[in-house]
Amino acid sequence: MSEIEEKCKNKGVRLTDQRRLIAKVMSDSKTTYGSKDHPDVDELHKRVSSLDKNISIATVYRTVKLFEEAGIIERHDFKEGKSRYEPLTEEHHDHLIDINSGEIIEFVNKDIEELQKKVAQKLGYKLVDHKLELYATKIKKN
Amino acid sequence: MSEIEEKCKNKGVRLTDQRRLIAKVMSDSKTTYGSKDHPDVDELHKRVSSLDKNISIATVYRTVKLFEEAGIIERHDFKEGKSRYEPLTEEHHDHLIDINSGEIIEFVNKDIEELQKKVAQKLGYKLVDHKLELYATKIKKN
DNA sequence: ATACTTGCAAAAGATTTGCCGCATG
DNA sequence: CATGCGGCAAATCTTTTGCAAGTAT
Repeated sequence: MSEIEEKCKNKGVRLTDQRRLIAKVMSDSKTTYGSKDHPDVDELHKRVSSLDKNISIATVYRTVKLFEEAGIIERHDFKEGKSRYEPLTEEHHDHLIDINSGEIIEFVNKDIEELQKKVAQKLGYKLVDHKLELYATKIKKN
Repeated sequence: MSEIEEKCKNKGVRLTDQRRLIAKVMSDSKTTYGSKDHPDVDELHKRVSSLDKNISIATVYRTVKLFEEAGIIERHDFKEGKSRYEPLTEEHHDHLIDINSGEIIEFVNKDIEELQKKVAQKLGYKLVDHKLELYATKIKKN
């Protein structure tokens, strides 16, 4: 059983063949399909279709939304016009995007998190969510 | 002449009545319409229409894209499905978005900027650009 | 004059939804 | 068995574009 299917069970998310498949493909996006890519709905549909040709893209949309609302996967809106998804991890992380290769590197920085909370507070707000993306170029060594 | 119209002239961007009007409305979005809002195309079209009923929304889309590519205004893709714009300013700033009202508050925090640079460096990258958005709810005072 | 602009409506691309038969718990 | 789910196509929403006519330099 895939990691995400497990989470569905724990959270009482009803399972179907389609959802199980999407769960599997999402789970595998951590390991099987390169170093944790962040597939969009179209890509997910392609991958799922290779396992079962009868799954509608509407179902992928509905499922991905369902999983997201259940706190099982995470949506990202990078500047591409369409959303990309990744399995939700224990520890929150942000993304550094290599503007030359498009590669995405995940990182964690508690100090920044802390400062964000303080900034919001100072403005009279309670921080609910945030998005931090670093666009950068690789430093060639030597 | 509006601030943005001025910039168009300096950059050799061809001007028309429509563009002048859109330039004016964008320029005014810094002061006239509340504490610097970040209007989307629909809102811009409404404001422009109140001055000239014959301006098509397609023109607003085209103009806003033109201004952006000329480095005169800045586009933001917050989590709302549509882009919002603001005049490009000297000093970089980030945004806090009130997830209830949609209101946007700008802030500057040098410490966070500094940490971002360090994070990138540690990963072997040179920071070129970044995006930081805080999504928050107003703290009710009582 | 000539290349650029505009308005309109149609097209496009991503995502959502109504309907209805079907599967799940 | 009742409720929820999935497939399909149509609908939405934002943004883009082809075309013919008008405009800026």
